[in-house]
Amino acid sequence: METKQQTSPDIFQANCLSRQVLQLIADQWTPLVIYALEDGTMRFSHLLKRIDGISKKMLTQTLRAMERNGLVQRVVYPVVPPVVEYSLTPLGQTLLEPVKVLQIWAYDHLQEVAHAQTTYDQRDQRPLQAETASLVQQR
Amino acid sequence: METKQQTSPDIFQANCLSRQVLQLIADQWTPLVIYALEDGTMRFSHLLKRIDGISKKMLTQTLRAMERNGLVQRVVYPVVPPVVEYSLTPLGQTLLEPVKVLQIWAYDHLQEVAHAQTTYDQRDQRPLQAETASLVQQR
DNA sequence: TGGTATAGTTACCAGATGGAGACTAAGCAG
DNA sequence: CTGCTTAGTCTCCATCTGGTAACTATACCA
Repeated sequence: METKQQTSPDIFQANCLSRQVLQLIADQWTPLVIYALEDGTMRFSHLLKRIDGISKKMLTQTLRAMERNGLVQRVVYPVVPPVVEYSLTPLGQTLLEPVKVLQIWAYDHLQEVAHAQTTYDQRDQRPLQAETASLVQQR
Repeated sequence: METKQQTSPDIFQANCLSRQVLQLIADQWTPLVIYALEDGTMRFSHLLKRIDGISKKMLTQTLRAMERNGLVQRVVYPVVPPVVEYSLTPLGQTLLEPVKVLQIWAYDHLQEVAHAQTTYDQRDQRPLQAETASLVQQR
């Protein structure tokens, strides 16, 4: 992989690495997995039970991606039936705080979001136009 | 944000509201739109140009969802051709910091992630098993 | 007469996503 | 001999996603 050093990392550019890295963690399950691994190692089946609603397939997929990105460590014990333990790498642990900030935000603003949604849904089609229609034709 | 009360709302439950709120902002474009609106209002076309790679359809969709969730305000000026201005609501502005934290993380750990990826891809199929195979049959 | 501008909406369609369920290994309990 | 265990993988298939292109309104400009 050509490590092109981006002196000015413009996150608004599609090919910007920092944007690509951001997308790695901005998905459905990754934040939850990080949070679940906060307290140490966990086996696959434990994660599956802990994270309600995730399927076996998605958990595997998410963990593989996180492992590839250096966020989690995967340790396989060659026994039968298999034992596999997952834990956050030091890099993954640095994500713990940012993810927690997001979760705390979500919790703190539950009602505001819910209220905004019902308001929006009731308003439905009402225009809400600006009274300052002083703006005219462009150019 | 020293008050972390993750006790009552269990984010690991699928029906938990805080989880649903979290999913609202954990998508491809929402963080970028928030960041783009940091400095004030922006017109639709300006956002479209600023956020490289987003399509008209996705931008509309993202903005509508954000408006419904109370994150952005949409002001329509009834002129022809249309003028529509978007800006962050006070609620949306409280998301600015969490989103920035994520972006800074992404920038700060670019190389580590990239390095982890190449290492993983080269290792490919090598097992990397635990030497402590002392674990035996369960139950 | 026709082209241009903005902020969408709609229809169409290929490709991605993701769930369900079957299948596997190796050893042990019954 | 059967069934149970775990951590997946694999196939099948329905749904979702998202891009592209065409279309709209109204006023202005050449």
